[in-house]
Amino acid sequence: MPELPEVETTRRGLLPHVEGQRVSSVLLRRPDLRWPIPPEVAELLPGQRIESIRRRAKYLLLDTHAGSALLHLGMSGSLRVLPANTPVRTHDHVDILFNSCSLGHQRVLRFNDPRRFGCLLWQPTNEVHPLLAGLGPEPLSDDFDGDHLFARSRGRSAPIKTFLMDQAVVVGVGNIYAAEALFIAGISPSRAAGSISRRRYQALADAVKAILTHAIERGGTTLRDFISPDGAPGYFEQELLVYSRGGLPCKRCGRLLKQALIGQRASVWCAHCQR
DNA sequence: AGGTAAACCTGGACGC
DNA sequence: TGCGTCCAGGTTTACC
Repeated sequence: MPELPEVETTRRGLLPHVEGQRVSSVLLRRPDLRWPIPPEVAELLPGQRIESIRRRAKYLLLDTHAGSALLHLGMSGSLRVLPANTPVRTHDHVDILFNSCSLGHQRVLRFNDPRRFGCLLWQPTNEVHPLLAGLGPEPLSDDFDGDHLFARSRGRSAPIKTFLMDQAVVVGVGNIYAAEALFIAGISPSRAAGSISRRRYQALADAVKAILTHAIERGGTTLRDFISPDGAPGYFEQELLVYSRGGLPCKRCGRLLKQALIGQRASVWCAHCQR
């Protein structure tokens, strides 16, 4: 589910319902997701006001004066704001309940994650969690450009697609958008990262920014709604040029798209349009 | 250090 | 209908 556009779409969807709300209690239906949920989450969060919701890479941070809840959606996680009495479904692992509004309606921020590759951790005020320490620049910031990719890629023999998905190089790019950006930039995903010219990296950085920006505008590839129980799909899926289209005709030249594993991830590309 | 593969989980799609 | 197999949008960990 979640690459940067999906996480950012989640953040924006949560914003009006969560920011400024005061936490009344935290309910952990299981003690861990990918890692144990630290005691601070249940001990410090209640009573705190959510001052802001930030995104760093594919992580979300719920900021309070006591510290920040740090969430990652993993492969299958989702967050929704619901009426507090909404029946629990399978894999609803965590509830963060808010104080009732003036009309007495109580809402809950509910974390569902079937595969439990996600996490809920704690970042004390004025500290940077170790998971965030080694991350590369945000792809939509001015710190990310072709020169950055060019400099970081020198001497590296790994496939460009693997390199682009390395969160220490640039954050937020996962398997879908790596495939899409490489298609747009006309670069073969298996080419060694260190063998690509500065000029082509400039095209790639531009493609990454364009595809992520566009996907955010369209609400991500899969998710959209955070208040109603039936999560409507994002509107980007139908616009994918190569991802999940192995064997189908290239939308640019009509030749059949190739598919193979690169760095253990399914990869699709056009051997004619991408070199 | 960098590269590669295994590991963590569940559910859905597919073939028999 | 049931069962086995494979696959999935991520990231850490171990090992070479």
